[in-house]
Amino acid sequence: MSVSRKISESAVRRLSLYLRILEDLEHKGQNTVSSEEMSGRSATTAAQVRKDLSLFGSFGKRGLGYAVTELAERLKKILGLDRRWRVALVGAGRIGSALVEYSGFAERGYDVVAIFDSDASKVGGKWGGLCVRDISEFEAVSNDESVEMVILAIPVEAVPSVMEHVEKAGIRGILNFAPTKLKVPLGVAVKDVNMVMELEALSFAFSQEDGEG
Amino acid sequence: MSVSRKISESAVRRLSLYLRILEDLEHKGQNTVSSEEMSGRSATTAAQVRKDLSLFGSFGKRGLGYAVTELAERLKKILGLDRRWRVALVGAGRIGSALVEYSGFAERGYDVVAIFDSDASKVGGKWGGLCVRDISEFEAVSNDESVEMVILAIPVEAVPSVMEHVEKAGIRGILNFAPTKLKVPLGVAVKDVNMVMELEALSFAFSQEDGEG
DNA sequence: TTAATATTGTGAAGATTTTCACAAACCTAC
DNA sequence: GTAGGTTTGTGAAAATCTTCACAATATTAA
Repeated sequence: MSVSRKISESAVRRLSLYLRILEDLEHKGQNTVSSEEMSGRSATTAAQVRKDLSLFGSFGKRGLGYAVTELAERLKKILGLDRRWRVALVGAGRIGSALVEYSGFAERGYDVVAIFDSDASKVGGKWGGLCVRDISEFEAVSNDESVEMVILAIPVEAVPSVMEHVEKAGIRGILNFAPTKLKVPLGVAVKDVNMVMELEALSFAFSQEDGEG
Repeated sequence: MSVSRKISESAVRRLSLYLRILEDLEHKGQNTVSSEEMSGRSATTAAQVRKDLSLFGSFGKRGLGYAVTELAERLKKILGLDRRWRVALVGAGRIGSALVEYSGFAERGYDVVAIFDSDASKVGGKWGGLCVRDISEFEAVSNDESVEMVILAIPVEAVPSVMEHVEKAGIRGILNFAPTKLKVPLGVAVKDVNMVMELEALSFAFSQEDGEG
């Protein structure tokens, strides 16, 4: 069942989406679903859905479709959601605030177990039951708390010094909200979230339309 | 100078990144830059940088590289950042709060000119100098204010009713934070921002590593 | 049992994106 | 002005991703 092929980023993205769709169907009490129906609810084709799933095995029944609950379980396992993850938030600012209060993370198995900041006025404060720690304590605390991933919600200037701590602690996954490309050692996965970039893609789309005949 | 070819999403993403790099270089007083240096600061190759730029014209000088300021200007124009955009925020919750206070949008030319919510307890409140309006006023207000894009920071349940207003108002660009695929008429551009999905990509990466030899 | 219908899984074809590699163009030094 | 060193711009090749199309398999009906 181990996968040797490299799975593309867009395929993983679609798997996440399929899981969301399946959970919705499950909620509505639907037992089976076809690739056709799944494609209707995502923005893909039925063939794409089948191809994506077939990368990991053969989960459906010909003539019938996929068992909703079973496929959801499989996808959860594939996406590493059959367990909980221990996450640290670095940066107790506005974005951090929104994130730590957001129930979606916990629902999906991501538990924020520590919060860090370098601003002395924030350190010591309580946030959602957690005490904001000074970033200098990162290695010690993240070790104690078995932190596996980090959410980086800090300004660009703070990135180098924070990343030193993160590297030293051996963190291997980073969700980066700072609008800069992180330099990380091999084996560390980074996902960038950049809302300005998304807006730029929108205005690009507009500008193209307007510019053309 | 008009572009007839379709530009891929990843190419647009990279253009945004190049612009950020160029502005950083400009800030540091650097006058020219090679595709080699640009690739070092992004996560691409020099050939990719040149290819991306060549989609829109020929901006460099052989043997020398690109003029930092000039290329930045060109990219701004390509990305539709040579003007300001009028944006409405729908959903005065936590994410909306973080966004409306975030200076990055205004810096890039995106002005939040109206805020909407359906929660009566929020309507009438002041947010960053703007009065939170009831969503039922969307069409009227967004028309008055010449709103061009919408940031959707609302729960999934609220999507259908809100989208009715957005469609009727003729909005053609949506930055969607709701974890669901929007159904929009042809010609409306949507960008999804889904932080849970990004985390899932991280845990997927981990699980793959662990699962393999 | 057989026929009719539905839907998967997947090679092969097609499309798109990325990388390669090199001629063309530019700069500097002498 | 010519030689030597850089770096772009871009066809062509390679790699990757998506769509097509259909055999294989399952269900239902009679």
